[in-house]
Amino acid sequence: MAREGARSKDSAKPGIKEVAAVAGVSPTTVSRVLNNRGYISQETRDKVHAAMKRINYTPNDIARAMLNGRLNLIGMIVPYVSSPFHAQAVQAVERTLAENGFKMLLCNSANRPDLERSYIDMLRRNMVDGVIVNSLNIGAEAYAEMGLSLVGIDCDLGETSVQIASDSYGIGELATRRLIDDGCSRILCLRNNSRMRMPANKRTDAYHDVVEQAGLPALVREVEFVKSDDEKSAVVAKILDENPDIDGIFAGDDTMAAICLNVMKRRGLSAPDDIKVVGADGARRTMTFMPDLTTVRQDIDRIGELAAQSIIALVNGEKPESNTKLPVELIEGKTA
Amino acid sequence: MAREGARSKDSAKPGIKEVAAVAGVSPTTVSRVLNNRGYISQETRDKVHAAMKRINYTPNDIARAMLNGRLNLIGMIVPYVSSPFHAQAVQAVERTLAENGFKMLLCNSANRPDLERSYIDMLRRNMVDGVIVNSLNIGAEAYAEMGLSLVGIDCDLGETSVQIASDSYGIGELATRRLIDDGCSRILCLRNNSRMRMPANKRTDAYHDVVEQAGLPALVREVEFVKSDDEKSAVVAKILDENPDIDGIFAGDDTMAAICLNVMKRRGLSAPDDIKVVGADGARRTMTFMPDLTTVRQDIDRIGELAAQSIIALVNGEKPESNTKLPVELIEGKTA
DNA sequence: CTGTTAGCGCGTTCAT
DNA sequence: ATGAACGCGCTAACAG
Repeated sequence: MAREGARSKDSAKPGIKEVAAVAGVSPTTVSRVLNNRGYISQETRDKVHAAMKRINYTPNDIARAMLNGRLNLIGMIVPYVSSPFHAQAVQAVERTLAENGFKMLLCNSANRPDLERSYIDMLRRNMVDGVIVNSLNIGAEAYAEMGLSLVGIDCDLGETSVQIASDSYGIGELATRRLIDDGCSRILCLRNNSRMRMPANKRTDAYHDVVEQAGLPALVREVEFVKSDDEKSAVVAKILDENPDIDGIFAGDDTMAAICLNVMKRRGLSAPDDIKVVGADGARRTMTFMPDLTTVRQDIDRIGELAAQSIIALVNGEKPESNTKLPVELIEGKTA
Repeated sequence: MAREGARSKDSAKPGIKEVAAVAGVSPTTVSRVLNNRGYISQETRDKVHAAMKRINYTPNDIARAMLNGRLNLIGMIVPYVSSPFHAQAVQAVERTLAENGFKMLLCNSANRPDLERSYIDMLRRNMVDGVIVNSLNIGAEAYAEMGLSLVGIDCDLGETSVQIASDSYGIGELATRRLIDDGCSRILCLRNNSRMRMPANKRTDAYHDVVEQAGLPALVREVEFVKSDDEKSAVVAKILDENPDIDGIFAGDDTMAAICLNVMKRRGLSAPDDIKVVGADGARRTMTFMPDLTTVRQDIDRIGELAAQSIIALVNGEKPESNTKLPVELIEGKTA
């Protein structure tokens, strides 16, 4: 279709063949030098290395992958990298992958099932060796069918996959208890609207259990993760209007906590005096911007690191721990 | 080396060949159906499509790339995706690339020259068609030598590359003027320690010009971008100790602004009463967490979108605008 | 120690 | 309208 696909004359990237020609040996010998396979005389080795430098040769991982079926490439699917949790997780994953000679294809699904499906297709076409999923808006079977190594961060991708997550129940438990200990009697729990079986949903389960044990009424509302800040604010404002007796909020995550605090401020309400607010996640950047936020922190770096190590192990045919739950920690701020 | 590289028996991913066998045609015909090339009878076309579905065939972009020399893959290098500016930029780039059938290989350089070099090597080996650079810690020649399409976000990568940036001088100008208009007479300017020729340095140039025009003394200090929040805080604390007369701070970016505000609060100083603070960047998440921050906003989404469009144009042999400067906007908050 | 042959999955001639 | 042969860059067999 496009004419420019063809490499111009001799400006094409040199290959093993050109190196061989310059060095006066066969392509196979060059390959051997490249991979340190078999016996090669030091003399030949030097000639080849010199030739590679002379013509500025770079090996082609793509061609290699066609032979051995492995590209050392991992796909990672998140809803939005710009969300603090995902940004930090992606960074940790990429760093760990790179340290082990792997590369990352990044996908922002925007929590849209259609995009997620097309990303799955894209990843298959590009021979990724495994996928790390942090955004599940379709059936897990869609991933299982890929026949690839799978790691879910806060997602259950099925029997053969590895799952990495924080102690989600603990998050909801710590946050809710903190509010109750603080004297709250009408606690709002905000959760996103995912219908998928994600461990994160346990935050809400814990909330239910804890308020029930305390003999308090449950008040759970959903906020769509995909909406804009303004839309989320409107939802929160409406909830506060309809429930003027709310004196505590478990916001579900720190971004929602910030939005709640913003809505409150606009109506002259402050935390912790009028309403106490507890978030969740505690990403590094979030804490820089909101050092006073009371929240439950996840070890996001560790999550990313483990996810990367797990996918590498799976790709290598090893059997990593299949269901890791990381401890969480209540961070005392000034909003509760 | 590894035995598991070999595909097991027939569980291997089906290729064009298997499809051909099932459909009872030649591989060439399957290829034609796949690419809508030449004339094919509707009957054959249907048979092929049926066969593809039957054996769950997925085309191999990698093999294709070896033929036409194009993988539609773009590398993107940032210091840290977890930084708000970069997170938002990466997200915008990826979204735009995906909409045009391109994929992104993400690289976190941590501003380390050695990592940046190894990423360059990695990208070459993986046949990327172009690179978007948002982290320049080595000579631009290292990129030019790749012989690939290049787009620099706030980086000058040389003659043949495209450069996308905000009006950096305008950022420094708006911020500094805002502080002077507010009555500040001893304004601190924080900048990162990059020695590279980045447009972002013009923020400091503008600061110099504006304070000079106002007959005020200049006070510029460097803070290493790679340091931890605690280390940055210590640096800021030291600067404040040594210059107790500071009444205004142009923080360079919003993260530094947040750190300054945190240090101030710890010493009982508040903005804008004691010291006025103006940041820069105005990433979406930052504004959610710090809605009261006075800052100069860049259109980060637009930057990412333009960067993606430009690299695609370059890869396609077109000539996009080579040096785009995007307007910036002062956001009135309550810290100045 | 080194070269030759074959082929990974695919698209593109050139025939038929 | 369809098929056979060749090659992309590289490596695993199998000679020598």
